[in-house]
Amino acid sequence: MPKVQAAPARKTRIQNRNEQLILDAALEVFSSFGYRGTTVDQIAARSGLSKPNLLYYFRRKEDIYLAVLERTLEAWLAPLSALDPGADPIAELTRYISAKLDMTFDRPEASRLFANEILHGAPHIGKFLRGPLKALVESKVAVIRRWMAEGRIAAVEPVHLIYSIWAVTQHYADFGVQIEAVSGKPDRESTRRAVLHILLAGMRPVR
Amino acid sequence: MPKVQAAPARKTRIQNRNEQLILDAALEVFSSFGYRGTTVDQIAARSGLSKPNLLYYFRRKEDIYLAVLERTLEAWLAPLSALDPGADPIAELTRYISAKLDMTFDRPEASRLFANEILHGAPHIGKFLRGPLKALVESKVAVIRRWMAEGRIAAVEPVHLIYSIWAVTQHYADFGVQIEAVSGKPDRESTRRAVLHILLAGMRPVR
DNA sequence: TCCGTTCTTGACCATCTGATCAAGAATGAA
DNA sequence: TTCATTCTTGATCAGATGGTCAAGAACGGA
Repeated sequence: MPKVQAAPARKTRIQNRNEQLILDAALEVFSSFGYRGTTVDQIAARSGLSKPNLLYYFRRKEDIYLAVLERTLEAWLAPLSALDPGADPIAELTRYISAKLDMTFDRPEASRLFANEILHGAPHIGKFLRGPLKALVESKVAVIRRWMAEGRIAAVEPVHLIYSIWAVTQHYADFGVQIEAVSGKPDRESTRRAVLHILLAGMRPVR
Repeated sequence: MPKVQAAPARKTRIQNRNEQLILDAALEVFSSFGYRGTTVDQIAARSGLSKPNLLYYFRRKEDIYLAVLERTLEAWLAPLSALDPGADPIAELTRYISAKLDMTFDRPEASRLFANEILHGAPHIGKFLRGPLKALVESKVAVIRRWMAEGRIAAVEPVHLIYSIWAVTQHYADFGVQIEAVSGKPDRESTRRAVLHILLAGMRPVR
């Protein structure tokens, strides 16, 4: 006899635990090998579940991928959302760059996951880029432009400033293998000092 | 009856033409889909050859990939090799950044090919990174350090300056899809102006 | 304890993909 | 023209991989 109530959608303890396991494993594997380079078996092995069991929770490989992307997106954008128009521009940019760099050092897999997705044409998050991300960037561009108009920081096309910040900070995760090969594992604080100087020294207002 | 002379290794006209076709097609496809995401059929179709014919020239998929990587490496490093210790530091860095940016705009596929390779752990060029690239960077770091010691540019850890330049310039190719989605196709000269300002304004010597 | 629901798995399947091979076609030096 | 070498291809294969299924095990509210 069918239930009268609609599908409860409440999640079992087991469900929660296993979905966690799967998504954690999936982030690890997808960020290392990319979407095509990752096999469902790999994710299953890493998560400790059997393949059919894994596919009981996520019916298709693509569903796992999308879930991982979505779960990571929010955290990834948080620092930019937090840019405060009221605060001191240089201090605020310093805070933003610093937070982004910490993110890179603490969650390099997340960075690589996005890098790979975008590198291959953003087939799964194109809509997100043209929608929410574009809107967020535009609002922050307006903030920066106002700072510039008030003469509080040097005048540069704001989008390029944002792209440069993204580029430099994420580089330490995305190209980490290269960096390690060339100059060894970078020290976080030395990196922070150098990156902040390079990106911001030119932003101080010209008196 | 076997030839007395050793394998001549001289290349036929047809050989040259077809290897060109294959490598051009392969760069296109590999840079779009990555190593694992690319199928031999795709390369064959794009180059206009049949799959068995393609495999007559390169016996394994990996051989094609390696050939493309190798062919692209040299051009990719040329600008850095050209850093002239004798010239004016700021002018020289300007020239380098500008050349790197042109490379990014003119050959984005090359940039994406490397980005993908490194993102996935540089399984094919690890030796190159730890050898020739490391050596080249170290020699240029020495040049920049001298400039700093002479007070001709601001003092920042030179490797980080180099990484920042790589990051920002290559970003316009590797993350091109994202940039286009957020702020439209970037104009080369506006980009050049902004990037040069952001990266170099802080490098001017403090009087 | 009972029993419907949720969870787990071994076996299996269809498709994709890298690679091979034998046989025929084109090429070009003598 | 001759013929050894180079080039081309249809047919085919083996292994990898995403996904299914039926049947049994574990769970948990009543």
